Amino acid sequence: MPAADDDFDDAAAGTPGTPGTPGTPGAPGAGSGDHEIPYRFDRTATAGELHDRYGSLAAGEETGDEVSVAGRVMLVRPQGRLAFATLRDASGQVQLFALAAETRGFEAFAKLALGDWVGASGRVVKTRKGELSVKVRDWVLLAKARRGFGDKWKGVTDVETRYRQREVDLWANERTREVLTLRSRVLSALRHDLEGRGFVEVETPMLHAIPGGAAAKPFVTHHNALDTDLYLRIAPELYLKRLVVGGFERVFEIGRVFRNEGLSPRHNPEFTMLELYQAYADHTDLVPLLESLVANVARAVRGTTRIECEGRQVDLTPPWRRASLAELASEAVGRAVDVHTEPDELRRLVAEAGQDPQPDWGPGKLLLELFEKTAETSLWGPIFVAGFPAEVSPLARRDRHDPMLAERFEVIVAGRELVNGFSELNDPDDQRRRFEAQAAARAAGDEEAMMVDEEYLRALEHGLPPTAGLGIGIDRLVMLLADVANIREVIAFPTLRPER
RNA sequence: GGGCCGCUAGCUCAUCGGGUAGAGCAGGGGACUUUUAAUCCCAAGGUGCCGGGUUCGAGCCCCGGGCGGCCCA
Repeated sequence: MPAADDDFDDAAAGTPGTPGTPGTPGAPGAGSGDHEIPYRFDRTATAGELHDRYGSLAAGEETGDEVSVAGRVMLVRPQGRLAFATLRDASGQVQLFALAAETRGFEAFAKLALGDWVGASGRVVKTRKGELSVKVRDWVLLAKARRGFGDKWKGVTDVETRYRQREVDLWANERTREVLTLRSRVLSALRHDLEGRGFVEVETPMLHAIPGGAAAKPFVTHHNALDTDLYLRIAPELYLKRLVVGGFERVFEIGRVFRNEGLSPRHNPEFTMLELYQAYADHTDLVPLLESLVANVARAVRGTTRIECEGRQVDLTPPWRRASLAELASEAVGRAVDVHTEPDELRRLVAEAGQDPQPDWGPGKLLLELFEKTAETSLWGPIFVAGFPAEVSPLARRDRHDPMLAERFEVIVAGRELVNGFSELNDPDDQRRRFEAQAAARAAGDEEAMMVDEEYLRALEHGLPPTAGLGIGIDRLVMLLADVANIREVIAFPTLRPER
């Protein structure tokens, strides 16, 4: 959308056309060749409104009610001295019914092409066959479709075309619009719910001097005036906790994060995260909060907490199952293991599970790998998996009973990791040690390990109260609620290799 | 990064033991006064993803590359 003052500049320069008079020719000599296309159109009804208001008309019944509708021509059925067209707008479809004797510019109307945009006005009628229609008296072309869109019956099914030319996919496949609309409703429901709980929505930087808050490879960019490399954020976490240090007791952010990793049906390099932080709370407070948040969203967009995903039931009705990572791993390997198991033994089990254990992996990393390679793949959820090792949770507070563990959980729903939550590490000294361990791993070749963030450490030294925080993958949540298997289906313009 | 699969008209798809391609829809022209993917007639539409190779001849076989999908890492 252009800035508002650009609009005024255009108007001052003498924009042709008069608002409110469809079909008014533009100023001659403009040279644009589009002088017959009006600059605006006064619509008085949408297709959906017409069906609501006039759906009960009897076949053949004609009203005297005059309406103006606008939309895209999806089908045309010329019939000699009369013609029918199916018009689609954002609310649905309605038929246009034109007669040579009554419709101005009938010849041209009968030659409308699929995809053309038109505005039409006339009386609301129902045809003999019972189809609700606008009996067209006047109409105007609002845009010509110069490129054909897909097969009128099969639409466009080529996935590459669907993702690269989403505008084509949207008119050809109604489902695409439904999914993207559902995404909007999910975001709206989440905001509504969180605001009702006293959370304040904030925005934090996307350009980071040090990428933090997650284990991921960042995208690098460069700021010319500062002559400094900056990273697209991999998580908003550290900034959000700094806001808590500053006194925001309940904050959340919904925004894009960027991770420089491969593409898959579950990964897009840019995706949307919801992160929230609540002061004076620990990870146990997040459990009912999350259950209720997700259940409420499901009710808002699906009307129920029992949904189907990939042909299987997913019951989001709280409470959800809770289990510890160690017990799930133990169950999977058939013997008791936890972070205190002999590292050599863990190493052997990891290798047995088909993963090559690296020499610098401690017991925590080994246990996590063991879990991921054995138990995790068979979990369907929803389930809280708690008891993550502190070694692999550098921003989470240590478990109050076992310093080898962190007070952290992940939630798996429909077989996918959906949520990560924990009691926040607020001891600046411990945080520094954790950062240093990360930096060491980084130096040893782990590109996803964190860097020491002095700014963040300084913030912690100002005092972060006990705080709990969680992050929800919004794209995956939408996938769950829309029941689609590919993350690209819930992103309007997914990342693809550029055409060449 | 590896494996498998796909790429033919604007769209959806065919064709064949290697003999330079066909349909429906869309688009163009025409007929038609209540259609519902309207119907009927006519004409047009292709560097078969790109580049090499084998062959008398390649959309098809071989090699390399591109883009996409799925699986694995």
